[in-house]
Amino acid sequence: MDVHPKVIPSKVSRRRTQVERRAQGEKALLDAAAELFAAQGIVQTSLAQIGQRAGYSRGLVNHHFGTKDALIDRLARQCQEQFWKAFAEIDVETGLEGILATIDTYLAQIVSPAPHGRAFLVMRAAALPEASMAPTIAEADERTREVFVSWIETGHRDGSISRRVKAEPFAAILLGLLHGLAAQLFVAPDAVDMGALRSQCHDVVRAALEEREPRREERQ
Amino acid sequence: MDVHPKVIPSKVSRRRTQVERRAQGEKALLDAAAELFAAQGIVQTSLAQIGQRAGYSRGLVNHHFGTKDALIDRLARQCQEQFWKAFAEIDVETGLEGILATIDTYLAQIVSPAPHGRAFLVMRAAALPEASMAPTIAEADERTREVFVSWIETGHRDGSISRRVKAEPFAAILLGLLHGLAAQLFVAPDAVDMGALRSQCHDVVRAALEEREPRREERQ
DNA sequence: TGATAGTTGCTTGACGATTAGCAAGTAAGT
DNA sequence: ACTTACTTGCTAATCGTCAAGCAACTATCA
Repeated sequence: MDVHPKVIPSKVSRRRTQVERRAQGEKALLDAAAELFAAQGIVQTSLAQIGQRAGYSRGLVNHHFGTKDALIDRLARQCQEQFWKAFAEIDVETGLEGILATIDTYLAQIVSPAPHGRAFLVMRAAALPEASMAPTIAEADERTREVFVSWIETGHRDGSISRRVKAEPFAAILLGLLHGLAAQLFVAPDAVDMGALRSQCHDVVRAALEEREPRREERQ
Repeated sequence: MDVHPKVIPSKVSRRRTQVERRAQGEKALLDAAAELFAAQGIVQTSLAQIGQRAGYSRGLVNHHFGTKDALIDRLARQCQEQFWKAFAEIDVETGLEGILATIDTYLAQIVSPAPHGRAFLVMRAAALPEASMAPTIAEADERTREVFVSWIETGHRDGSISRRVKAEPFAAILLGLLHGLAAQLFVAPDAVDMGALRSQCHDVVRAALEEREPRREERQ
């Protein structure tokens, strides 16, 4: 694993204030951690690697964040913010369009060259059996489900989403679908065609959400 | 974490053959590993803990499997077999019913008291950034998607599934949905109601798969 | 403006704890 | 007796954490 500093931050350029120094160091550490976590996992990444990659020493993580767990928690929240920021910029007419746009936004974050999306996936996966991370991740899930719930209720009001659709369980299904898809893409990026996936995804969600005509024959 | 042996295998009972001894030891180790992985994760579980939990010594894992990675790979395949065995027992009429039954079977494995389902989830999650496990997991995903593909094609033939549904991308979506749902249940078992989830899951899949009447009005 | 003392960011050395793997030994089955 | 299952002592390596020290920045005063 390449652990060397990608770009040496402009530390040599000019006289910086203390707040600038601190902010630059902290950002460099978080970026380095995101890249390394995304590439090789959390436990496989040592604090020394993070410091080196960021262009600093091994001790800086402890100086800034205290412990490794604190860094992880901080980074998880920051990565999650990226998602919400992107979600918040969605501007569409109907609830159904909101859901579809959110799906696209999520997938775009995952395949983005910026490591934050994938780093969040890795941290989310690592949280499964780890008590220390579970609360943060559970809270993130909760908030993301609420985004979906809100779109569904909007759709109920504007008529783009059938009232038969129950908001909470459907939000859980949708979030699960996205996380699960992302996980498959992660371990085997070429196993499924991204374009077909996105289009089929839209079809499925549309079919599930839109008002349906009563079917001619009812199966058993 | 409680690491003590759950049930001492009947080693004292009777004179066993060598093959019985080997099989018992191996099974005890794999069971212990599954329980510990499911409860506290892979890297957090040491070989010594596995041996102790199985009622043996620290060194037995190395003796039987050589390395920790070999044990993990072996266990991942075994857990995956549990899923496929359960899938293979599904006996229904139509392709659509096959899909729905597969969903129920999957969810049942996850909430089962036996640790293999959750252990597989944990191993799958750990494989995200880990090159050594990714191929095994990617292969497992591939085979599971094929189960879905096969049901979808059955449904195409018997008319229970619309021909508009493309098998491969839909299989990926379905697998993602299940894995993602399971992951949510893992970190926050009480966040969503299991019954409502299952029922909504069926609704979504039904809506996506069944032939639809042409809608009265087409939205933009 | 320029020197100096104080504050804060950052580095380095060291410690304690943990762990996977192996080699040599013991016990159980044939 | 002899093979095979299993145990135990050992080693080398890794890593998180912290205390002490060094370097960069800031404020004060001449």
